Formats: sequence, structure tokens, C-alpha cells
Amino acid sequence: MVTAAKLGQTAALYRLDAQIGFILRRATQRHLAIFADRIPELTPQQLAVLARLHELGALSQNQLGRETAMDGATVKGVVDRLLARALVVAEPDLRDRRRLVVRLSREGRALFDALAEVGIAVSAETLAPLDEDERRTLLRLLEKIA
Amino acid sequence: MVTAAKLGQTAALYRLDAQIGFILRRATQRHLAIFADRIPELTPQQLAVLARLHELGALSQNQLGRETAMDGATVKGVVDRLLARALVVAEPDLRDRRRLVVRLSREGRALFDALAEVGIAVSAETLAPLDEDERRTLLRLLEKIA
DNA sequence: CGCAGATCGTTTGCACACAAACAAATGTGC
DNA sequence: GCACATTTGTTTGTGTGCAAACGATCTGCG
Repeated sequence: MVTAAKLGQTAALYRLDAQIGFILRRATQRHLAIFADRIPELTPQQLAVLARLHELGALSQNQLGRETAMDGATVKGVVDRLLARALVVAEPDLRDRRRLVVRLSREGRALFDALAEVGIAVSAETLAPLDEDERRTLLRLLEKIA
Repeated sequence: MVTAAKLGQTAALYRLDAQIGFILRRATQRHLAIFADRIPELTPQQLAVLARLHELGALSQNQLGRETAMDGATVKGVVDRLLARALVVAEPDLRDRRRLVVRLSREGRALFDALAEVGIAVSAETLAPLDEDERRTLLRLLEKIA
């Protein structure tokens, strides 16, 4: 009796709205909607690649994946689409023939220069419901669980 | 000169690691890894559908989408996969012939009863790096921006 | 030197996620 | 009652996201 009651109760006590994963997903959805509205020409992942290349210079695909938190298969797709739009350039590494070194093209650099400011505005708009203290707190706590 | 300097500076000031979208994505990645490890038989979206059906009873696909924060095209794919595994049952609504009413099957209810406790543990493990105060704060702030 | 293990890029398969367009059914206003 | 808008489910196309497996290459260790 106790066991059966406990089993039923656990399912009854599960509140989807209180699960961190569900809330994370909804927060991400709102952010993605803002991003797509302000920066329709790039996805967040594509901008992340441009940002890292701007910041760190030429990187191999795998390095780029580690820097942008994408696995190899995913980063390949993102880089392929940037290559197709000539926003990045790829060439084989002479020192390590497994590697494909990717770097910003002139157009890619110009686009990032133009969009960096908008990207910061997207972050600000996402955090608009919070005051300055809350923003710092949220970023700090998210970083701790990331 | 001033304009050129400002343009260059904005791009140089863009720090990917400080953008809320990038941090949200990394936090979500860690949570998804924990979820996949503890609950390999379901995706978070599939569990969310089972949870809402458990909580609210039979729902049409569109209602289900609104309750689980998925658009129509996405919820259809999720429901199709649950139907294929006989975890849910679908039947036409007699009162509104556009609607396809979805409800838990006996197996679906049993699976949710078994997994609800694990789902709560997944949330706890995701939040493990935080103390009790920080967990409440994080959920509250995320809810505000969602 | 030689080879076991690691790394790199790639492909395949599966699962979201959303925009856009569509047909069927329902609801509304006049 | 009837044109018109809305809702619902569906399909297509594009873009992540990750696991698994693969060949090519590199590296370290004996």
C-alpha cells in the first residue's frame, strides 16, 4: 500500500513547469526569436563561429568546435554553410594534413563588424526583463551549471 | 576617424562568452547530457508530452503543442514517435473533425509513473552546483526572461 | 624504427525546431 | 445563410545537435 501510494504520488508531484530543463528551453526559445528577428541573416551558431574567428584568428574545424561548444559533426554543417556564402575561407594545414584551417573572409569580417553591435543588443533585449543585479546573477548562476 | 574607430571597437568588444545566448546553450547542453544519461529511453520533449497528458488528460495536438512549448510541426513529429512506440493513443474528435485527440496509453502511463522520479533527479543533478537559494533564484530569473 | 592510441574530418541516422504553404473544418459577422 | 477569417493538422525545406563508425593522419612510447 505504501509503495503503491508513493509511486502514484511521485508521478502526481512531477510538475513540468518547475523542471529546469523546461524553463531553460522556454528561455532559449524567447532568445532565439529575438535573435532571428534582429539578425535574420545568421543563426546564433554561425555568429559564434564568426566571433571566435575574429577573436582568435584561423582555427581548424575541431578547434572551432571546442571554442563554440559544438561537436565535430555539427560544426562541419555550420562551416559548410558559411563557406557556401563565402563568409569564411578554408584551406588545408600544411603542417598537419588532417586539419582544415578556417578563417574569416573579407566579407565575413565586414559582416561581423556590422553585426557585433546588434548581437550585443540582442543579449540586452533578452535580459530586458531583469535589472542590472539580476542580469549579473543570472549569468553567474548559468555559468555555474554550464 | 571617429566612426571607423567606433566600428572596429564594437567588434573587438563583442565577447562570445558573455552573451546570454551562448551561456544558455552551454547550460542546456549539460542538462541534455544528464537527461540522456539517466533517461535514454525518452527525449525531454517526449517526457514533457507524457507529463502534460498525465496532468491534463487527453489533448489535441495543437493544445499539446501550446502546453509543451512546441510548434505544430514539431509536436507532430514527437507525437508520431510516441504513437509508433504505443506510449500514446490518438483518435479523431467527434465534436471537431479537424482535431486529433491524444491520450496516454496504459504503457505510457506506466512509463511516466516509473520515470517521474528520475526526471526530478535529473533536474536536481543539473542544479547540483548551486545551493538551495541559488536554485530558487535561477528558476525565478529564467522564468522572468522566458 | 615501428606501432598502438589519439586526433581530425566526414558520413549516416535520428530527433528537435521553426517558417511557409496548404487543405479541411469550424467559427463569425453581416 | 453565406463570404471570410481562424483553427487544425500536415508537408516541405533549412538548420542545428549528437552518437556511432570510418579512413587518414599524427604522436608518443618502447
